[in-house]
Amino acid sequence: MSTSGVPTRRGRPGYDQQGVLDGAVELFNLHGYDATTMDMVAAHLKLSKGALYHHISSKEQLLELALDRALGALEGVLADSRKLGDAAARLEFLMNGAVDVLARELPSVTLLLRLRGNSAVERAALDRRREFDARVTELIAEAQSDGTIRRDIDPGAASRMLFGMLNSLTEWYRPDGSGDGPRIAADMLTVALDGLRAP
Amino acid sequence: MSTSGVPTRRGRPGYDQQGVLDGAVELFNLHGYDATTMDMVAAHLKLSKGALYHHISSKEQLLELALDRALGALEGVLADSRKLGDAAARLEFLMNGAVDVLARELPSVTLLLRLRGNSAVERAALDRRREFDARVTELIAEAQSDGTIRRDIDPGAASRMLFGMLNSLTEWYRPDGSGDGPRIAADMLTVALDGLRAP
DNA sequence: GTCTATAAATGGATAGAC
DNA sequence: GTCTATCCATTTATAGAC
Repeated sequence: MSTSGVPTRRGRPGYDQQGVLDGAVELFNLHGYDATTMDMVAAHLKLSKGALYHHISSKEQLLELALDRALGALEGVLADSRKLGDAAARLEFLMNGAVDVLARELPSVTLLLRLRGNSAVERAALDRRREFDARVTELIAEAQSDGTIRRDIDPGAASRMLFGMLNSLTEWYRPDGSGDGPRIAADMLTVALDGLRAP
Repeated sequence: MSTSGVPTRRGRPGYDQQGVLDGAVELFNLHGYDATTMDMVAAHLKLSKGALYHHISSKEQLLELALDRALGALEGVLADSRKLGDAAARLEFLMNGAVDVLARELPSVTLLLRLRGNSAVERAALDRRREFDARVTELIAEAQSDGTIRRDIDPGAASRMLFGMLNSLTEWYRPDGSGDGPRIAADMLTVALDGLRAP
């Protein structure tokens, strides 16, 4: 099954739902969800509005599908991190995994990070995100007990600063095929752990 | 002249423009600019829409006024930083000043950081913001030459990571009168410069 | 699976009375 | 300075033909 937006069923023209979703999310991130109209989405896909609504049931369904994708990926990394031993290893795995998800699922995560809670769908996604944040804070507190993370910063504040930096990726990182993703991920972890000051 | 939203002209009821602006920006940040209707703004101020338009000429003017306030404050800190001597001192002043502006002008800066460039007003503000970012990157490059800031990170990336962390304040810091602002500012500079790792 | 046409509701903004 | 009433463009979504 294709997730690239290019239809795969042999001989059949037109979009599948994933292709419609990818095009819509691209526009949502370009102009913001609220400022993007279904006319714009249809034009972007070179479809009429009637044809667009053949693939999806509502504008909000597009948002819901994208948010579930982003949250599923982040929660997956969190679940995988639980398999590791000490807090330091779990935190490092989580930081790496989060940057990886941000880069790989940039469109859907970008959408997630801009939510304001204007509908039931948005509020449900924000709840799931808060749950994720709470788990990260717990992990940081544990790593502080271990002596891995500095103890002079409140774990909640540390978690927000860490993900404030990581999440800013959605505002400036644009994959360009140059393969610089791993380098930027490594740089972010360096700065998050050791700071900007010259050693 | 009051900037608190509470009218000051003796005996005269009703709002001045600043009061209307403050109420509107509060709603813009709560729901997003595009998702906020002028009906909502009027209801929030306990005014009719007709009365609301007596104080301002358009929804976009409210946005423009708020963005100018945010950008003016940030550009002011940048201008003041130029009075200092070496790059290290100027960068430290700028980091402190930026956190201070973020906290003091939280509503208008929050609005600025969420822009998507959907209109001429938004694009002009984004241009001013890019100019600010370019100056920060220059300053970081200079501090790298001085040996103050680590040289193994690209100055543009370092600038984005730094302000990614600082700007995240708009997503979680809520002044509560407890006077914890200076503490949080100091913590952010500690983490930005020396990292989260236990010393 | 796509199209045109249109329904139904909402949005920004204005008119004119008080 | 505020109100009610209204205009007109836009928006989400559906109907029904091909």
